[in-house]
Amino acid sequence: MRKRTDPSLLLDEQLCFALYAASRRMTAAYRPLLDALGLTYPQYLVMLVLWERDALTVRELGERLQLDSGTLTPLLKRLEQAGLVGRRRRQSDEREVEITLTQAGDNLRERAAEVPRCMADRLCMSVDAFRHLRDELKTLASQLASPQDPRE
Amino acid sequence: MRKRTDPSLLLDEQLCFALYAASRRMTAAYRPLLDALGLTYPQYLVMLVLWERDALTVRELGERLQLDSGTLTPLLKRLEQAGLVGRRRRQSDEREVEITLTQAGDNLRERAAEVPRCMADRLCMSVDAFRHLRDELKTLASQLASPQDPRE
DNA sequence: AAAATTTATATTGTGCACAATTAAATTTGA
DNA sequence: TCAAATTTAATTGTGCACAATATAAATTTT
Repeated sequence: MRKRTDPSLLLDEQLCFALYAASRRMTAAYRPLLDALGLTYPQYLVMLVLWERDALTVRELGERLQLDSGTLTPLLKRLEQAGLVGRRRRQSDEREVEITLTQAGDNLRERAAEVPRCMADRLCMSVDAFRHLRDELKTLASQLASPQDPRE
Repeated sequence: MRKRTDPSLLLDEQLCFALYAASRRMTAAYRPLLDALGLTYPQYLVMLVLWERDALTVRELGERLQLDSGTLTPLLKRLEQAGLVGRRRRQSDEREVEITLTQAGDNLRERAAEVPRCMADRLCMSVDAFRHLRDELKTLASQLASPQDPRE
């Protein structure tokens, strides 16, 4: 029984730690770029979704980003305070809160356009390698969706 | 100027989001397994490091996991409360706090041995695919280390 | 050796994540 | 039709992450 050398519990062998460490480094790499826009990384993701399609509900944003209202509600209130989005109940269904870009929120897209360019420079990856890794991660994420969870 | 269809700002094109989403799903997949051990995911990582090599300082744990004292100090206090580790200043250098496994912390390793097995079943990946993705993520993380940062 | 600097940890404050609960609006179905 | 079930957000509470600062111990400089 050589417990100490059981490789399955070694940190450097873990896929989960490589993923966790890479994800935090990625967020850290975005930080200076997003600071310049006055956004945090999760706020940037919300803005990406809204730039793609405006006037989504909290639920729709949550489905897209896989985040619940416990995370989104305070985040969206901060974006509202920053003047980037508006929040109002839909008259068609008062349970739903519709999030819309303000003019400032819409304008920010142009300044944000440089963010992916800066990151591409930073990564020094071929377009193929980039896509391949991204798609491997998407596959991994769907593999990890809990069976009884209808998220996908 | 077709702003709306600029692909560089589409959420589904982003490597960063694929990474962020996969990392959160991975943590979520560990949660039920770690709940059974009374650990959170970051606490599990700390235990992995200590099972590999006991009696590390907070700084050494932080270097291994890339976490600072603001994260580790309260986490380690919770592990201490749970009876899994001890914390004491080193007599050789009173600035350093040495973290050691208690008997309970050491014993937990045997129960933790099933965690990687369960996750391997869940992932349904070949050993080669697993290693390849893990090593790609390690390469990505080093690529993202800030130039002036001596972390690697 | 005293002063300045460096190092190690802790503390404070902000912002996620996520589980659990609550409250209100809507839908369903007996 | 109206009570029960469902849906949508918000709230509460815990535990990370991480920046900034504080504090104390050790080391280096003068």
